[in-house]
Amino acid sequence: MPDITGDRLRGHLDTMVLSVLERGPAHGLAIIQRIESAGSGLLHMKEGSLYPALYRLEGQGLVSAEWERDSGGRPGPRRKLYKLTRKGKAQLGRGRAEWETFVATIGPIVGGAT
Amino acid sequence: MPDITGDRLRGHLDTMVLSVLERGPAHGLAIIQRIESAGSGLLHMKEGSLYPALYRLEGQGLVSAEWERDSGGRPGPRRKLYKLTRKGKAQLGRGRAEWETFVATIGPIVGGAT
DNA sequence: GTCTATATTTAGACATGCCAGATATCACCG
DNA sequence: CGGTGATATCTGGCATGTCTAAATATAGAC
Repeated sequence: MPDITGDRLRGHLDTMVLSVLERGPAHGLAIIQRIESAGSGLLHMKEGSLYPALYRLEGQGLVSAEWERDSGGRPGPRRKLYKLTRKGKAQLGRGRAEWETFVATIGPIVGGAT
Repeated sequence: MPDITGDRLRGHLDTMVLSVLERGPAHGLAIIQRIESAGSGLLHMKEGSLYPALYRLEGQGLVSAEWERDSGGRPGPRRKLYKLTRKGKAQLGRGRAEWETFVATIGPIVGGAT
């Protein structure tokens, strides 16, 4: 089973990030882990893809970012927690509708329906 | 209902072209028309997207191209007919499988399934 | 000839996911 | 204290493919 490569994620990645944040706030690498663990081993998102996407979303007011206060006994630097904003939730709804439209439109064409 | 923008077509357009060619040979603009008419008004493929895609597919041996002999009483220049090759048919099968994998993988994430 | 419709071609812009490395922080252990 | 390893974020530059927009060309209608 071939991996899902970058081109195919275009335009969907933002909605994916919003969607996994609906489960609760998370920092960058945790978002990657959520997505990858939901991807049956076919998805491999890299930091270089995620962080720019998060900055995009933050710039649009769809997520908010906040540094964690302490590191809680964990090795490594502080983490930046991202949360869905109200605006982000609304956009997530639109993103889901767009996904449904996308699948309903492209699917029959790819599938060979007239 | 928002249009399906270019980014979201990335990686799927080739399979879409192969799929509509399965119905029979067609020239460039006819391919666009087939796709747009199947797209419920949400898809707007431009020549600048299609022709490079066709050259790509031709270079990979997935389609073959041939100039029409005469213009059959129609205004305008001669048209280049594209056909699916045997290799293209095989690739179409793979592309369909990849589409199914893509939908089955991304769908649950966008949809909010854990 | 001129106009119009059809058709292909192409240069450049742009967005965004990827690669690869840099940087930083903290626990642990000696 | 200093080294090591794990975690985490950030960043510059690249690759790719779709879009914009215009150029070019051909043939029928009048």
